[in-house]
Amino acid sequence: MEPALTRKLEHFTRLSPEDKSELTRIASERVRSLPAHQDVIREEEKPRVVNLVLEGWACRYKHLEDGRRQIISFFMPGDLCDLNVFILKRMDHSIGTLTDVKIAEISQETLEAMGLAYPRILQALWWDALVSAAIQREWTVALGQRNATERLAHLFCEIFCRLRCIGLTEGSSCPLPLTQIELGDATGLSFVHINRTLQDLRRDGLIKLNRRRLVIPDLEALMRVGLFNPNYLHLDHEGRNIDANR
Amino acid sequence: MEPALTRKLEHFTRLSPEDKSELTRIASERVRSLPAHQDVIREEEKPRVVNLVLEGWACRYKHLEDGRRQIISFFMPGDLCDLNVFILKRMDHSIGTLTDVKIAEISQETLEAMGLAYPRILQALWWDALVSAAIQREWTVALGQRNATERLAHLFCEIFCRLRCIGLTEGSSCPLPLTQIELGDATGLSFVHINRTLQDLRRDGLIKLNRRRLVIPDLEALMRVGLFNPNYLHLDHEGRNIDANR
DNA sequence: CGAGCGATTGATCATAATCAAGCGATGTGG
DNA sequence: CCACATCGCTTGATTATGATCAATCGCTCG
Repeated sequence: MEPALTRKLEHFTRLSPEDKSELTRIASERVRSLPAHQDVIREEEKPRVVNLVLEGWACRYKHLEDGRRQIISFFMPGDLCDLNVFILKRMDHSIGTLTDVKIAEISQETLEAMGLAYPRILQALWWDALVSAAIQREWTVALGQRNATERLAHLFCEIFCRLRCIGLTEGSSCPLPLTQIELGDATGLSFVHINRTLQDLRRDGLIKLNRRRLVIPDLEALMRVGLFNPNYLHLDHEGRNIDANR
Repeated sequence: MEPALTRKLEHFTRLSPEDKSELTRIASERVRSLPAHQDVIREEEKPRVVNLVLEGWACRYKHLEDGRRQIISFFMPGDLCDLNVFILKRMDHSIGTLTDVKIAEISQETLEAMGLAYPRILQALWWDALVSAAIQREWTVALGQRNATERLAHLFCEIFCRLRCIGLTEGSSCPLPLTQIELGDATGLSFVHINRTLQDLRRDGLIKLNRRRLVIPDLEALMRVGLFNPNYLHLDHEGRNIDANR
């Protein structure tokens, strides 16, 4: 099967067979397997490669001096950390795995060569980077304005949509390999309150959640509860007109 | 005087005289003047140019359906909205002015030509884009983990540091052209609570604030209160070693 | 002068945090 | 194989932070 990154980028543009085999090549070189709950790179370290998640979930996070922790974003298969990180002298946050993970390390040289030889891929990666920035903005909105129920509902909608676009949903269900503590760290809520809010969502029939699997019986309804507007994911095939012309 | 963008980018790399005159040229073509409280571009519209703020303050913001509003980031002189916005079919948020503002519109063609002819500028702009992303992440942390006092203290430290690096502070003071409502929209707090938290900060001698001017008598102290670690601004002259070699 | 805006204050309410305890499943070492 | 520890989840009681509602005040501007 094609790597998740290919599936994701095809939501933006049609890729040629050559584009696809280049992406497959990049996703199969320098692959690392990491266990759950391990850091990929830590705050203060010098970034040396771009990491591409092939399987499993990871996250960006940051600790405050007094131990409070915020998860800043989730990385799922097909996600790539900042294209140009090399430019920075050191990381201002950490990246850690949430599940067992396979990642491909991409060097600056590989990326540059690919950008020159496959401009359509480069263009698609910029689209992906802009979408990642939009997701980060949406998290700002969620943490600033939404209450607990809305935040969880919104997060579940986002996760479901992102997984669906890389083909990892099955019907109305998707994996959700997060503990309630991790959900709390991502939404800025205590795990106790997460627990109670999840019960509310379950009681209202908006979600089912057990054994690391999330079922959303009525996505439209959950979207309404979370005031979720998917436009920020820019998945409306906007670039499908940019044809791969062969 | 050099445009703010030039001053900012020189925190990353040394620019040659040619680089600087190119930046000055770009900042003086297609300049628009806008009054306070007007939209530069609205959600759903198609982005056509990159906006560079020359003078005044603007912000990104987003409204929820029910009227709640979150300010997502501030634009000050020298700030540039996403380099590659052209790629997106429509905006997922709005940009509006906070004060009277002068902005330069930069076309995709101008940017591309500049990137080819002045690679050092392009590199510096990518650094700037990475810093903007880091600021956005830090806002996520602030809204998720910090209490009201910490959020305001942190925001003031960030604003002060950003203004200082473009030469817009005077000693321990800087402009702060924001109403308490706007501070609330940025920090996810009600304006009533902003008012009370400001009084706390004033009472503790951490800030003075009136007539749109902020004084920070002891920046170190305010940083401690806001758990502010400036590393995310990547201002430690990291690229000064990248010489302009003439 | 009156309108409107921004700042301020007081009173009350709501959301979510914190503290504490217990439960069930899993895994491990004696 | 059992005892025990750990982890994730759950529940109850209490507390705290910040929201909301309402009113007032000073200032600027038309």
